[in-house]
Amino acid sequence: MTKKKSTRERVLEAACQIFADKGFHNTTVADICEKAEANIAAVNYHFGDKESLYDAVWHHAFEITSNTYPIDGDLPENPTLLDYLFSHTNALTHRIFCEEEAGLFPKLLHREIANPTLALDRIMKEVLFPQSMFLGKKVHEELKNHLDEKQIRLCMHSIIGQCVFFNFNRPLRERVLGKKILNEEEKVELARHIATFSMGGIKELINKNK
Amino acid sequence: MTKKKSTRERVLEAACQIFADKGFHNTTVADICEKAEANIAAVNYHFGDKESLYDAVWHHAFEITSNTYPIDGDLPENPTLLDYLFSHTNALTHRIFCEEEAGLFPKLLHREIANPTLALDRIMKEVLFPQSMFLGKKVHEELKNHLDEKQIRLCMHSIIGQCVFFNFNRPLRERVLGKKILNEEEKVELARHIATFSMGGIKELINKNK
Amino acid sequence: MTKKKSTRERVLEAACQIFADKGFHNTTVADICEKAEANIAAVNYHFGDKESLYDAVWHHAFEITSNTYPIDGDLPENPTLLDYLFSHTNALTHRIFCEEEAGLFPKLLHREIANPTLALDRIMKEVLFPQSMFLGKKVHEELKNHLDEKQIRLCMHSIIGQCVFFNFNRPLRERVLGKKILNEEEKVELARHIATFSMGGIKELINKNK
Amino acid sequence: MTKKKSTRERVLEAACQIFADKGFHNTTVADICEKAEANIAAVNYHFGDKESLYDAVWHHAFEITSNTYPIDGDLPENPTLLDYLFSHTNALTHRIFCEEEAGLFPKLLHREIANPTLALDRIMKEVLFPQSMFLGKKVHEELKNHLDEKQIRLCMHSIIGQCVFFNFNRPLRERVLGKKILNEEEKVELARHIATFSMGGIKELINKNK
DNA sequence: TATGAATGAGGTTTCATTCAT
DNA sequence: GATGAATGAAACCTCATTCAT
Repeated sequence: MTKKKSTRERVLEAACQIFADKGFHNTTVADICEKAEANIAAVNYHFGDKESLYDAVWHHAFEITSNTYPIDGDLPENPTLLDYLFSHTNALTHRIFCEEEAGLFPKLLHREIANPTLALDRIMKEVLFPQSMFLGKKVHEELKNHLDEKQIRLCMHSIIGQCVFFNFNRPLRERVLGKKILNEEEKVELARHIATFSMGGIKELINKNK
Repeated sequence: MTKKKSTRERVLEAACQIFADKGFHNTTVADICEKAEANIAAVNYHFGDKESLYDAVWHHAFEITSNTYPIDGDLPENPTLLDYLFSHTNALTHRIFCEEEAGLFPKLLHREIANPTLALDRIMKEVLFPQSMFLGKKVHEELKNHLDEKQIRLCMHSIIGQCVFFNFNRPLRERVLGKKILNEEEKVELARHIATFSMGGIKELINKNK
Repeated sequence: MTKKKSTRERVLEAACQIFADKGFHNTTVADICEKAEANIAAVNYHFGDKESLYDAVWHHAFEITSNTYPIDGDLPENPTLLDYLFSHTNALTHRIFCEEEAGLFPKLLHREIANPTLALDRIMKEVLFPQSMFLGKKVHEELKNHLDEKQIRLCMHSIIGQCVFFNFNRPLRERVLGKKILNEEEKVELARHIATFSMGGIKELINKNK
Repeated sequence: MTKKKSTRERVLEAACQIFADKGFHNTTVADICEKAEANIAAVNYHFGDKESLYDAVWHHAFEITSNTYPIDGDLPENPTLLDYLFSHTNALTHRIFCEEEAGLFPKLLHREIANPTLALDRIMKEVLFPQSMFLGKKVHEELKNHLDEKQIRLCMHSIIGQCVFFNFNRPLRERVLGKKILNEEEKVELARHIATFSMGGIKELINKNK
C-alpha cells in the first residue's frame, strides 16, 4: 500500500528534478507545481518563496546523495593514498552517473556553479569544502615530505578536475553519444583509471623534485 | 584620440561581457543596451533578436580568443607529445585566466554548457571538436602502440579535465580567494604542472599494461 | 439584483464586442481588459493567449447567434422553395441587423473574411458550409430538373450575395444614413424582398432554358 | 529598353499590392520598402507618412481600374435597362477577377470597408457614389412607373449585392477552390447571369404590384 | 534627392507572488 | 492545510517615424 505523499513532499521532489534539469532561473514555479500535481500557490504556501524552496532542494539532494554514496564508502583498514584516491573518485563517479534521485545533486551543483545564486556560499561551506578535506588531509600527510605546498595544491586540483569533468561535460557527452547509462563495472573502471593516472602524476612530480 | 565606437560595436561588446557574466537567460536586452549606452531597440535593429545577438557574440568571442591564444601557439620543430600537451594546456590556461576580452570565451562556454541553448550544437561542431582534435591526434599517434582505444580516450579525458577545471571552478575559487589576477609566469606554471602530471599518468598506464 | 459576472465572462464579452468592432489585429489586449475592467494579464490567465481568446469569442458568438436566430427558424410543414428562401434570408437579416450580442457574429465574420486569421478555415468548415447546405439542398432538389449544375450554383450565389451584402456594406450604409435601427417589420420586409426577387430570377432562368 | 522606375513609383506600386493583400494595419512600412527595393525612409520622404501613402495608393488604384474597365464600357446605342445592367455588372466582374494591377482596387475596397480608415469617406464620395449613380439613374427612370421608391432601392441592393459578393467572398472561394483564374468567356458569363437573374427579379416585383 | 542608423511608444506574454476563501 | 483567481512588474519584440548626413 503506497501512502500518497504530502503536497510538500511532492513539490520538493518535483522541484529537485526540474531545478537539476534546468537550473534555478529557467525553472518556473508553475512547472514545479504542475509536475507535483499541486496548486500554483503551493510553493509559496509551503516554502515561502521560490528561493527558499531552492534551499530546501539543496538540503534534500545532498542528504540523499551523501547517504547513498558516502565519500569514504569503501576504505579498507589502514588505507593507502591510492585507497583514498579510489574511494573518493569512486564515490564521485557513482554520484555523477547515477540515474536516480541520488544523481540530482551533481546536476544541481553544475548549474549552481555556472549561475550562482546566494545558495552557493552556503553550499561551499557546508558541503564542498568538508568533502574536499577528506582527500586533502590524506594527500597532504603523504606528500608533505616530497612536494611543496603549491605542488600539493596543484595535485589536488588535477585529481578533482578529472572527477568533476564527468559532471561538467555531461551536456556535451550526451549530445555526442546520446544518454548512455553506465553499469556498475563501468563506473568503477572510470574511478580506477583516475586513481591510477593520478598516482602516476604524483610519482612524476616527486621524481622531478629529486 | 579615441574614435567613438559604432552602436553596433558597443552593443556587441556589452553583450559579450554581460552574457559571459550572467548567461543567456539571465541577461536582459535592457541590461545590454544600458551598458552600451544605446536605445533599447538597438539589439533588434542591429541583430534581429536576442538570440541572433547571442550568436554574434559567440563568433566575436571565439575570434578574439583563438587569435590571441592559438591552441598551437608555441610548438617547436618536431614537437614531442609533451610539447603538444604543454602547448594545448598553456593556451587554455591563458584563455581562462585572461582578464581582457579574450577571456570571455571560456566564460561564455561555461554558462552555455550548464544551460545549453540552440547555440551549443553549433559551437561543439565548429569550435570544441576541432580544438580537441589538435591534441587528440598527436596523443593517439604516440600512444596507440602502448594503450588500447579506451585507455587513450580516458587519458584525453584526464588531460582536458584538468585544464577546463580552472574554468569550471572559477566561481568557487573567486569566492574563496577573491578575484586573483595571475601573472604570465603563474599561467605558464599551471600549464607546465598539468603537462608534467599528465605525462606521469600516461607512463603509469603504460607500465601497468606490461 | 444583478450578480457580478466573472472576470472570464467579462473578458469574453468585451473581447467579442471589440473584435467585432475592430478585427483581430486592430484590437489590443489592453483594450479588452480595460473594457472588461480586468487586469492586463487576465487574457493570458484565462485564455492562454490572444489567439485562443479569439477562438473562444467565435464559439461564443456563434452559439448565441444560432440559438437566437436559427437558420431553419420558421419553416412551415411541407415547405416550398419559397419557404426555404424566406426562412434562410429572414434569419440572416435578423442576425445582421441585430443590435444585441446576437448581432456580433456577422460583424466578426465580415472582419475575419477581409483579414483572415487561422480561425477562418475552422469557421468555414464548422459554420459557413453547414449553413449554406440548409438552403443548398432544397434548391438543388427543386431545380435539378430545370437548370444545370452551374446555373444552380450561380443561383445560390445570387441569393446569398443579396443577403450578406447587408453585412458587408454596413460601414457604407452607416456612413450615409447614420446608425439606423430596423424594427421587426422592416427586417421581415427585407427578407421578403430577397425571397421574391430571387424567385423571379430563378423563374427567368428556367424560362430561358426552354 | 526599360527605364528604371523612380523610387516614388516603385514604392507606390509595391504599396498598392501589399495594401491590397493585407490591408492598411497589417502592412508595415518596412514590407513596402523592401518590396520596392527602397530605403526604409522612402515612404516618409516621398509621401509624408503611411496614411498619406495609403491615400495615394487609392488614387492610383482607382485610376487604373476605371480606365481599364470603365463602368459604361460597352453600352450600345439606345441602351435598354438590360444593357445597363450587363454593362455595369460586366465591368465589375472584370475588375474583380482581374489578376493584374487593375484588379487591386476591389481588393483594397474590401479591406477598407471591413476596416475603415479615414480614407473611406472620401472614397465613398468620389468613387462609390458616382459609380452607383450610373446604374441607379437608369433603373430609376425605367422603373419609377411600376415600383415605388423603396422597391427600387431594394432592387439596386439586390443587383449590386450579387456583383460585389464575388469580391467579398474571394477569401472563402480561394480557400475552397484554390486560386482559380477565370478566362474572358467566364467573366462575361457571370455578368450575363446576374443581369438575367436580376431582370427576372424585377419582373416578379412588377407583377406582384399589379 | 535619398539614405540608414536610431528611437520611443506600444504591443503580447511570462511569471513570482498575493489574497480571499 | 490548501486553493485558484488575480495581479503588476518586467521581459522581448515591432514599427512608424525622425535625424544627421
